[in-house]
Amino acid sequence: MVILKRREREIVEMRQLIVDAAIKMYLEEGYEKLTLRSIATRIEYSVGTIYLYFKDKDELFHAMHEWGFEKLFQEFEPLRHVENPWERMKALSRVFINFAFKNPELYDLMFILNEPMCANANFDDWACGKRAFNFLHQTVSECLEKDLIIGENADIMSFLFMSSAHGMLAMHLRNR
Amino acid sequence: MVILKRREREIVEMRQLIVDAAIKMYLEEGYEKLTLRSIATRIEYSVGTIYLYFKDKDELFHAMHEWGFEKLFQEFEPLRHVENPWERMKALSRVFINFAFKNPELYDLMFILNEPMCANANFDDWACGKRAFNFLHQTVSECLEKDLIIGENADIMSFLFMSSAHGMLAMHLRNR
DNA sequence: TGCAAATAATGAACAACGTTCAGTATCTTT
DNA sequence: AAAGATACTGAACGTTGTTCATTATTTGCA
Repeated sequence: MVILKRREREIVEMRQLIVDAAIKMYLEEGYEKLTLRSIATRIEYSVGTIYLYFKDKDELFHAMHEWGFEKLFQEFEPLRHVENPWERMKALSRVFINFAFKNPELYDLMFILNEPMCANANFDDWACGKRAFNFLHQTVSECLEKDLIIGENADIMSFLFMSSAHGMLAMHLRNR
Repeated sequence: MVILKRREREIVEMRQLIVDAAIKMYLEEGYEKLTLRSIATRIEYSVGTIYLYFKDKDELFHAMHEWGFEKLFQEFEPLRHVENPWERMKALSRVFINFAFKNPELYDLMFILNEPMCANANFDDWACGKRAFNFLHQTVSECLEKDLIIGENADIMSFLFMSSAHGMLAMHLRNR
């Protein structure tokens, strides 16, 4: 039992080691330089080892995605304490936009890049971003309840907000 | 002189042949199946021949991009005759959204996919879309002039419109 | 028309990629 | 300490984009 727990922990740590290295290399040298071989070299393991912890490159990519959303969600955390939903909404926008500007490559990874992962449009792929989106959704809900914004319903309005924000950010990050 | 002209025409035709085949294959079988070899086989030439007409895969990708914008622009053409800028604006939106819904893969190619092309954020890459964007820009301008919409200036409003539209479409096409 | 010179097309070869797997090293259990 | 289980290795495979010596074709001139 204890042994099993230890091993489980080791697996988590090893996955994290790989993801951290991958993210770091992605941020440093860009997407095209990010090969399984280069990652393996970086962490001083062989190529095959990565396959012991990730089914394929897709899964690793997915884990990097999750890591990004984790980081974004962390930045949302302090906003929980903003009482006024409209103020929280504004703060949320600021945080989100700041996040994109401060970590453009990461934002790209999370919301734009789709090779090879999102190619097979996978609903689960968004599970990782759901927590962050839920936060937005709830804030929008509260705003609607208190008539601070006008709109059909929270689903649509959250979607609209997210779309516009992403649209502008995507355009900006691509210099368009 | 005449000979030269003929050759130039042949080059254009050959490029078009390659681009057409590439687009067709992309729409039929998706991005990942689109290899230079498969294209070469399709048009019954050898791999090397493609390199006589395109510097590399990037350049071919770029040409496919241009083709897509050409097609979008063609759909805008009839709207030129709509006098009322606000009506034209609405029509333009409809056409644009319809275009995205009718040709989701093509839209993806034009506005979302960035491998390997847009990776190196290239201003020229947008030259091809400029005509289409200019049409939007002018319509927005006219709307502003006649106070049909409220906003700072045409640049910003066009950008805003484009961003929101793209944002929603991108989110929708990715099932988010 | 016939024949060099120029040009177009070929496809084997290369390096790099993701992926696999038989073999080796390491750790666990008895 | 031995045997069985587990973790790791790295050569090898199939594909990819790309190159280039070689071959086929076309062109311009005698």
